[in-house]
Amino acid sequence: MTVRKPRPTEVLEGHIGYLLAKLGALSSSRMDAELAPYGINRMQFGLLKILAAVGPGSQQALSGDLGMPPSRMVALVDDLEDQGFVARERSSSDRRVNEIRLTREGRAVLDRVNKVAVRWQDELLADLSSSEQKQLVELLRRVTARHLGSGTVQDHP
Amino acid sequence: MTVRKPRPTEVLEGHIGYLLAKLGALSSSRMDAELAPYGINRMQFGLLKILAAVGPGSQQALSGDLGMPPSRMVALVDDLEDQGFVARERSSSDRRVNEIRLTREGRAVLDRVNKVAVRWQDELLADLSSSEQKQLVELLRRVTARHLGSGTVQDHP
DNA sequence: TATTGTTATACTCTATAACTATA
DNA sequence: TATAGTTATAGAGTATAACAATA
Repeated sequence: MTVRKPRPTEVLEGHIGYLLAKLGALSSSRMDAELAPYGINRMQFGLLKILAAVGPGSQQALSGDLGMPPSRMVALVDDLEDQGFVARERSSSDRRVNEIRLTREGRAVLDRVNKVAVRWQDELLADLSSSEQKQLVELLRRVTARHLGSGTVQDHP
Repeated sequence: MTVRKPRPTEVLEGHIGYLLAKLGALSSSRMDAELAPYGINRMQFGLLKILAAVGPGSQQALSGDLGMPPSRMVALVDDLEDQGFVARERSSSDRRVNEIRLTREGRAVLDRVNKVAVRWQDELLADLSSSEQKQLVELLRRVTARHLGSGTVQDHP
């Protein structure tokens, strides 16, 4: 039998929390790097996706959805607006609220970055067979459903 | 057929990166909360585990293993030393290096927090059968091996 | 001159809490 | 008085780079 010198971190990989944190951090930084050329980060990507899926909404509603304080939304939306990806419109029924809606440019960039996200996901899971990929997503979904399903949505790094 | 109003974040859950980041962040903050009563955080937990697995080492070596700059190790080890979990000893062969070794107290606390970690992992995966849990760990390990196996180990949040 | 550990500095990110304008 | 959005402030966490001791 051969004896090999284990990497010291190998002892940590028995903890699924360690694996999740590592892979989550890797995926997050990689996504940000992939999205940067399009002018957005992953939080803004999520914002655009939600707008596309459920239609226009107030900043309050969006900040609730994304689990971030309203104050943090300001710069996020400012930046998207500057690039023409979303439009702020004062609601006519209640002029305190800003209705945020996706613009045509926003939808176009979303189409493009969706492809980028899928490509990165494919690369991340490249060593798994198609059915294994489905298994993994399904298992993660079930774990997520239990722990994040109905509770508060906290920030994801 | 019934129509239901989806949670807005549901549209994000198709991205495995989103799931990994969410679960990673959840697990990290939970681990920190569980470890706090024992006086350590998850990075120090990892440090103790490595020391227990591969024996004493210099701060340089440990900082390399954990993927953090040497400057960050100082406070981490200071705190562990203050609590008596590790001991710093100037190496006799090269007096620049600090040999860090686990103390008896350190080993005792490690035994205790290892149980805490296992308990939290069990809770995290409570909705999966035993074989599904094994599957999930195995799949995550394979993904990790490809992307973190030989490259630089970056900080995990 | 190069390396280990340490300290100092500066920067990024974030939540919290005022503040304004509308209601 | 209460709420949506905004701005200001302060705190945590971090990397980077300067520094001292030793090789």
